[in-house]
Amino acid sequence: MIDLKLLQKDFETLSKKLMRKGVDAELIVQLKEKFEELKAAKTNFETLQAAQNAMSKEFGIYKREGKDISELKAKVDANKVKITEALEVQRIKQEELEQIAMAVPNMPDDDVPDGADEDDNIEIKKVLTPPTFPFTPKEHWELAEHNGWIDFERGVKLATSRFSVSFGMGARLERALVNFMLDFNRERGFEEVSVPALVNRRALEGTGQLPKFEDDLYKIDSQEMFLIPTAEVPVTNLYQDEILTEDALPKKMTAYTSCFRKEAGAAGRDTRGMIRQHQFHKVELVSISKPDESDTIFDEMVQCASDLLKALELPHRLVTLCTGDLGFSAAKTVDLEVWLPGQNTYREISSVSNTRDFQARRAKIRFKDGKKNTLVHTLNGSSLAVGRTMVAIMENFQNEDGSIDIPKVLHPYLGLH
RNA sequence: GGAGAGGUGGCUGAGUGGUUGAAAGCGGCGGUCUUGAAAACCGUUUUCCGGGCAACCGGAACGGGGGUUCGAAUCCCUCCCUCUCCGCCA
Repeated sequence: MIDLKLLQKDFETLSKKLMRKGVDAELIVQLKEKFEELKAAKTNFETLQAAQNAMSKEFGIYKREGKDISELKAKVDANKVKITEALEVQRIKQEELEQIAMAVPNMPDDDVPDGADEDDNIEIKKVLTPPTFPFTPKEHWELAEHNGWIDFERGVKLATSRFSVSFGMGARLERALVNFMLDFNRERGFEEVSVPALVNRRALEGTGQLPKFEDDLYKIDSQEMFLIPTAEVPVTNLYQDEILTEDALPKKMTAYTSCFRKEAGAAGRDTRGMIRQHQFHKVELVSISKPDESDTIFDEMVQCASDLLKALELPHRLVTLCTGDLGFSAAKTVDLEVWLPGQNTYREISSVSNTRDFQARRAKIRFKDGKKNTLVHTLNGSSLAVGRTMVAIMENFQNEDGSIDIPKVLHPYLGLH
């Protein structure tokens, strides 16, 4: 959630920043008004309540001393009617404010480029040169089926479209990748954690998926539980409602989970192959830091994901997302796009975001900053999406006969020499 | 799934419907003492919101929500969670 106090302190700056992210100017004004209405309602209620508390204390004294209480009781009763009304007004204002505030996205950092969509993203740099082939490189689904690594039809049989099954070397490579990535991240100082794949509503509100994006999530109706769309949700929320000590920061964690997405708005896009699946595996990085450290840690996380791709010998590029492509919770995002020879293009394989205190405010994650409590900064990034890494390996390491070489760093994980 | 017990501050653990935001102990922090440390002693130690430059003032919070009452940690309802026993089970 954005800092509502900024509405009063510096409305101009705040609204300018939010409008860069496409938030309606009118909505921001409305938010400010609601916030002020709530404060007024609160003051009103608290004044009445203070009077009530004072009178109640008197009441106790009267009773002890055996005085006549009928007059006092009449006063107190009258005040109580007002309190009930004031409380109701406050409750409604609170609800209205929350409804708006929880649906307002984070403010982009000042250095995030303006833009409408992914076409306006700005390339930072390319890493490794895309390979050239003396033949026309195939797309991954063809290679996957040719080698018997992935079975798309049987995935559909078991579940529905956009589910797949890995067999043999395909399945083994997947597992090898997960292990390799976790080991790699651990060596970079990220502690491995293993977390639930189902979370409650509160957790998803904390990281920003709810209330706005419920349609994108798989929900277990009987229990009000949701399948996680990314490990970012359970890992970031590990410290929900906590006040961490300063020396416990930064927390740098890595987790492997399955991720589940309805891909509600993606009909017709990437329908073939395993670029866009309802269930996919991902190794995630999550950091919780003091505000002044988050930029450094952000760079570390981007570097970690890029180095991982480099170790896998996968050509890629780093891209700064423009305001229009930035996610709901992110103040800044760098995407890593891997080269896919079959598609002759770069495709997203990792996304690293700094949400600053946006998620921390929602999830109430703070640290003891000397005497006072300060919101932490939270960051997350994929490192990497396993399915898309498989795709990249298949397409970049393919031979003319359709066979696929295995990146050297994975050999130990597969018992190859 | 069945039966029972219970949820109070960083932890352990008291709590009679009325100055109880909450005894006591532990821990933490500050101090006295000490060459230093320990021990002992003294003091201090929850969080959120609103107002104020500040000292401070007001409100809220004893698992969540609701109710009874002038007044609820304390009584009632409901939901959630934890523990013990039984059953089932990777």
